[in-house]
Amino acid sequence: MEHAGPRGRRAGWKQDPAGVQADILRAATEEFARKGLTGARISDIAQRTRTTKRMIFYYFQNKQTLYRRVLEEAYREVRAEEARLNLSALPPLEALRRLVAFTFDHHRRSESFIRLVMIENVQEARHLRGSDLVAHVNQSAIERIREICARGQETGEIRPDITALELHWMISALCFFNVSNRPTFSLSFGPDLFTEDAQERLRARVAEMVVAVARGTGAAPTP
Amino acid sequence: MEHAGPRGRRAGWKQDPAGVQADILRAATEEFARKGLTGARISDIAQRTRTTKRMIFYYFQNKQTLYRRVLEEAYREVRAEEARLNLSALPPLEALRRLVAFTFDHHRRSESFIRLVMIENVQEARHLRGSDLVAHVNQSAIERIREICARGQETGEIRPDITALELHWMISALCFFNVSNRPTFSLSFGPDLFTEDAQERLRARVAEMVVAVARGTGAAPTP
Amino acid sequence: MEHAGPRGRRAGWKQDPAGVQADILRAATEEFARKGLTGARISDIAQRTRTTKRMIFYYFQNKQTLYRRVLEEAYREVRAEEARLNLSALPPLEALRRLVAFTFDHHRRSESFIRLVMIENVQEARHLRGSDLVAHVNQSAIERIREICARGQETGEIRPDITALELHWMISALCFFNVSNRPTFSLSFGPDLFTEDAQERLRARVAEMVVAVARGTGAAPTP
Amino acid sequence: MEHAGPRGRRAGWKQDPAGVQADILRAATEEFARKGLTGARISDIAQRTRTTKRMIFYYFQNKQTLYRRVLEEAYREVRAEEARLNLSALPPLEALRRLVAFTFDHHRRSESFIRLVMIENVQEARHLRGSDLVAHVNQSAIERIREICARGQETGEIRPDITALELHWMISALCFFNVSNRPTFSLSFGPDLFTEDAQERLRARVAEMVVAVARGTGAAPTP
DNA sequence: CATGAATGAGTTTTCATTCAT
DNA sequence: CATGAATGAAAACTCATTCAT
Repeated sequence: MEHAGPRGRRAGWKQDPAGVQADILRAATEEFARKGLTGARISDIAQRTRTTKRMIFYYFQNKQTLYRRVLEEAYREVRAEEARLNLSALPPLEALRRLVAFTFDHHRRSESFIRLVMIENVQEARHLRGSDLVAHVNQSAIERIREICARGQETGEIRPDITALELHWMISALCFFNVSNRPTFSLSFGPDLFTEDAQERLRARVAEMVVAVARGTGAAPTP
Repeated sequence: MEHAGPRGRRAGWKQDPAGVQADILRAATEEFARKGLTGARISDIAQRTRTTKRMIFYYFQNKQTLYRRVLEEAYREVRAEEARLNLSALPPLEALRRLVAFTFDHHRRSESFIRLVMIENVQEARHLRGSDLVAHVNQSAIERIREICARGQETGEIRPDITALELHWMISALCFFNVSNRPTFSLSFGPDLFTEDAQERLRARVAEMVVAVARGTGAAPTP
Repeated sequence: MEHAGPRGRRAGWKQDPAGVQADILRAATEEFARKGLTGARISDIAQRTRTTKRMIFYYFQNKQTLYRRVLEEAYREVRAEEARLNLSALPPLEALRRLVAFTFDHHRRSESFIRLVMIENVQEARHLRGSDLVAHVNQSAIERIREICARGQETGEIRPDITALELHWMISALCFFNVSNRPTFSLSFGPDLFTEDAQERLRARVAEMVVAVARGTGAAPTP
Repeated sequence: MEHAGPRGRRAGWKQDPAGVQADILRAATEEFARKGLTGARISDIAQRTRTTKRMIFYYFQNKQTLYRRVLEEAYREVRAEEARLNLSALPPLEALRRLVAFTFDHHRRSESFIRLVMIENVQEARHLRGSDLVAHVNQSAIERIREICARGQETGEIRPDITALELHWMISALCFFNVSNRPTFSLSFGPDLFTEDAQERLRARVAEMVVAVARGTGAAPTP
């Protein structure tokens, strides 16, 4: 590839704006996810790139805009992956179980995304406010559950006094925390809960819990 | 503003080292909790203070040390509050319910602490590693549950195939997420889940879930 | 914004070199007149244009050259307008009155030009030095007055101890300042002097002053 | 002075905040007056100083603030100088003559000030708008003339249909232009009008003109 | 013990300009 | 002839930290 044409262009990247931009976004995602908005250094991002610091400003204007784009891209990706999930064919509780399992695994695979969300939360979601992407992603997530609930409540498999939002909150909490708080958690209690076996076990437990609360057959609610 | 002209020191504070230090720690906690280690600015901390930037270095050497002191202080406070909880007098499941309710409320009241823990997680618990305070706090937390489990498993009220660590993980996840991810969550789904009523409802649900999974009477575990 | 994504070129302009150049000059004049040589930004000029930054360099080599072209164009325009003035038919003092009135109005209409001259003065006329256009414009201006003076001094209507240069200096000062210093002047004293009525009044006053000093019948010169 | 104390402090400047600030202001005035806000370079200012670039930001926060302070200081100085002028003891027309002569000379001596005002005018007085100093300086200028007018109109020496503001406008125009437009003017017409002799002559002419227009004995106003 | 003054070493950002078809 | 992509060099500004009583 060194000699791509008669005049020997440099490295096969030049004149590929989209490629360069994607390259920058990838590097920026890593850096921001690891160090946060203020902690990340544009020059460090540049070094993880096939381009220069200057090009980052060329394509993304400034640090904040780049950060925003990284956030948006992360959400977009998550949405794309989640879209593949097809639950409507399964019976309600089974669908719920699948959803939990999927979310659990998916969050584990999306550490950068989880970290970016954490960082946004520390900053009180300041940078997400402008974007309407978030709404989209999350709306589709809630819609999926709503559909399951509707079916389950129709057949009586799911209790009537629970909402899709509540279920989403529970699933999110358990699957998110598992990734987000792993560092402090395993510092306190050792790595036992994060082995592959333990994680599978946890995933089953989470599914069990969510299904239990959805059915309403657990402990009688505190009066 | 670095240089602010001849400074009119507020009277009545001079020569109160302990007071000044406490004042700095309070201001630093707010700033670090809101902006993270790199995001917080020493000069901003100084401005929330009755002293100057210089004094921060005088008493705390440097930013990292100050941050570590803030972390430690936060953990110390949490431990102090949790120590008040007395569960051994209650029957196991009742104790569990109380513990969940307490944790849920306590986390809500300790936003700064939650945020500092998030920040530490983003940084892979780097600054907590040195400190033995974490161990203390968490060890006592786990101990409490272990005691409940032991009693409950003795009587059969709690299933044998669940560990205190798992229960702690679940309780933590649900109560922590409720505070930590509130900004992005309410941005996505509106503030409905965070009204006083909704929160009480969630607290009950969480207790229910945890008790259900502890008893093992929920859905049959996925085989 | 340096990079603005795939650019949707407006149709109907392509391949009209003269039109594009004129467009650039127009935009550049506005920008330079408002911000000065260093204050103006090539990218801002480009944005006020139907072309791109690149084309500015293509047609004008660099910023300085563009600035010089703007200056020259401005002078050329002024000269064209002034050429229409025909004073030799009027009696000397009447001609002077007409000249003042014309200059007063003309300067008011030529704000960009006035501002460019100010900018040149701040820069000690650095960019005008090379150009011979200035000489042309000003030479013809002075020539006009010289002719009036000659006639007036012949008949005794204009005192002998005054030069065309002095009269030009006076007329210029009053008419130039009226436009150049309007921002600070009206900031200090309000807009009263710049209403249409007040300006007409001022124009009359200026004519009166200039005629008075030309005749030499004013106050006795300080001995 | 190399050894000012037993420990030999560096150069006799340190620990003299007011001195350092004054030093910076002086250097900044020169640079801004010569190159404008955007043309001036903080590092060039620093080099004309006994301190460093860093100290400029320490004391003045940023370029704009420094520029504003320079403007304010320039106005303050002008005000201080003008305050020394005492005209109320002279008969009205004599006072007017003195005022013109003073203004003419004063403007010549205050080139930096004149240039800063020009620069502000190019920028449409944007930076002066915030400051209330301008109002003060100019108000006192107008007050002085108003007092002369009142006395002159009382005795009939000054015509009733002229205002202090108009007179101020005329005096300013002629004295300001003399300094502000010298570069382009002498480029066009040579340096003849700016020799010491010619300037004295011009000063007399200006006084004459202003007095003439004030008395109203010049040419009859165009009907 | 306490503190006002000062600062080195980055970091982001800007700007006119050139490369390469 | 015309143009989209790229860029080096310098500018403004920031930040934790130390100097020097």
